[in-house]
Amino acid sequence: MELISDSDDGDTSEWETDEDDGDERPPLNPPLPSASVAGPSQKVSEASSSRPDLVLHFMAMGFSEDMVVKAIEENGEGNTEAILETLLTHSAIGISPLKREQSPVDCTLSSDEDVLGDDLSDMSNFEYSSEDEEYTVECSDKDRKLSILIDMGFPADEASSAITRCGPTAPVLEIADSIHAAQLAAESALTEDDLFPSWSEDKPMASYACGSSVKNKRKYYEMKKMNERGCFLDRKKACFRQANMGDGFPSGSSIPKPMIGFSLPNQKMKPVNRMLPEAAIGPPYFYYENVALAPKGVWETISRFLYDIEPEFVDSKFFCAANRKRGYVHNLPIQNRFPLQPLPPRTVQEALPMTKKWWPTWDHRTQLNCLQTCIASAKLTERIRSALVNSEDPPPERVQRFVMNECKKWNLVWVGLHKVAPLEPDEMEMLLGFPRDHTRGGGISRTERYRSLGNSFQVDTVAYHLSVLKEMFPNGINLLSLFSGIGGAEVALNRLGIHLRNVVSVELSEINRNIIRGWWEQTNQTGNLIEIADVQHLNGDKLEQMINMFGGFDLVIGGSPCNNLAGSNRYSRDGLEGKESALFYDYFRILDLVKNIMGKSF
DNA sequence: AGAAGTATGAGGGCAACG
DNA sequence: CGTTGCCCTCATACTTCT
Repeated sequence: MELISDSDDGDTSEWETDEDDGDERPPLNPPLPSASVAGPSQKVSEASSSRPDLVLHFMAMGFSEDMVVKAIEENGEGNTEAILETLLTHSAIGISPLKREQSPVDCTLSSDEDVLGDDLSDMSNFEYSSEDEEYTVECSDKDRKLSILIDMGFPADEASSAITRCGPTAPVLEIADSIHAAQLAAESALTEDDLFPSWSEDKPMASYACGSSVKNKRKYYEMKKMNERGCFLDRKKACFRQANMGDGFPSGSSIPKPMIGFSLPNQKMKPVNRMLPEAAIGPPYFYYENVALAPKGVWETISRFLYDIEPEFVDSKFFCAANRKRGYVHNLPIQNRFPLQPLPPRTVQEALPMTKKWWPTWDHRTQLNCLQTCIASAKLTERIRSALVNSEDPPPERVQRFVMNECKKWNLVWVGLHKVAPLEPDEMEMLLGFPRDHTRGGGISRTERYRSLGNSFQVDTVAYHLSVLKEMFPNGINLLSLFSGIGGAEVALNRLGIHLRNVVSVELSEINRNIIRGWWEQTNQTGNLIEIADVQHLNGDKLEQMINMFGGFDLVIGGSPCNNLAGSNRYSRDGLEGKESALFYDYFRILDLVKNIMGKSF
């Protein structure tokens, strides 16, 4: 709710100019009073008092009120697909693109004269105790074998398929042989399709050109028209339509398993030679993130909007001790990546050594599940304790099942005899790759800490992908960070040693903005940090102003709200059109604006 | 009023079956 | 290829406490 609320939560809009790099200087025009001109979001909320939700739904997609009302009258309220079809058909005749609207600018700017902090000083926050005690934990046979094979240096994807090929009972050495054999056999024949069959089978790009079917003709027409006009609204509608028709990507597009992305650190994987569509190529580079297990069709839509780039699905369990299945769409190079040092521990027992002593032999977990925004109740941990106290030492099967189910569901760890507990916020910070106490203090409540951390990037994972920027931008980068949260992107870049010259950070939550600002000041940044509260207030004029000021953005990064995509949401898992998750379209809108502005003048 | 505590499954992937 | 069972999921709504 806070994500969408349009209150400007008391921004003291002021420019704090300061001496800095010298070449770039912020403009000194004072911000406009918030109430002077209505921004787009205000327009919608005004209408909400007099218009039903359905009308607003389509208005939010960019259709005019008149058109929407007419379309609903034609098709009836129940048939949203038909309504959309009508709107699209009518709009294909031609409507004016979205008007740029002047909106209030709520930003503060600061800089710091201190010398750029030594990266090592930041590293001191990442002392992982690496006690090399033997701790054998049993996990599922396949996982265990997979882990061994990965440690032996085999690519995870090949190892996984070899295990399947040889059967679950095959010894590891036999599986290793099988991988060798497969590698030899495929030496010259392995293609990208073999690695990611579900996303490349249908050749979506090629299908535009050969309009053999009616659908394809329509698609071709839309693509052509889109290219001619090249405006946001057209692309949005075209993408939406294609995704809904489900004929671009395979209907049952599945996520690659194991979820390893295009590469993992310290693994010799078959290099993926991806070809980016022309429209996808920067500048700027961009990087978009969201939950991998979104409702059906969501990633197809996201991919279509983001210039038909195939998402990179990665589970952060390959980077840290917790699962975090996420999809990333980006136009970064994927060769010569390197991981952050030191490498974080990959098991719970290493990451939280104090739990080792109390970990029962029948709890086979070596990693945690996804870190979320809420924790288990004290009542539950007490029920677990009570059940164990009243059982014999190895508890009966039934009790074990109960305890394990709850432990997995709530990510409980063992902190005493028969005692489980949820993770502490600082433990989550560590697992996610943030400096200790990153979210602590400054008036943030414990509940808010959990919420902010649960919504965050896993820093090591993102940093691995962003690492390619380091040698490309030895003098640092200008960053546009949308939905910044607690600054996962900023922290990742900083830990990579990539200088942040100018950072425009857009984040609605004042609490999170305070966290970023605190981190910024604490790490002795020498660049400029500009904070903007509402992404919907960021319009073309403002972007153009900033781009002219900075000389363009080098990276546009962000993970839009997942509220309506996440499986944990029992109430409003409405997909990309959901109240909060629809802000994805603002990510695209802004990215596309930046591309267009930079394309014109750079 | 804000923070903390608590209860609340559906949806979809996957593998093992027949 | 349909069925079944198992598993996991960047959360929300409501109540209680301070």
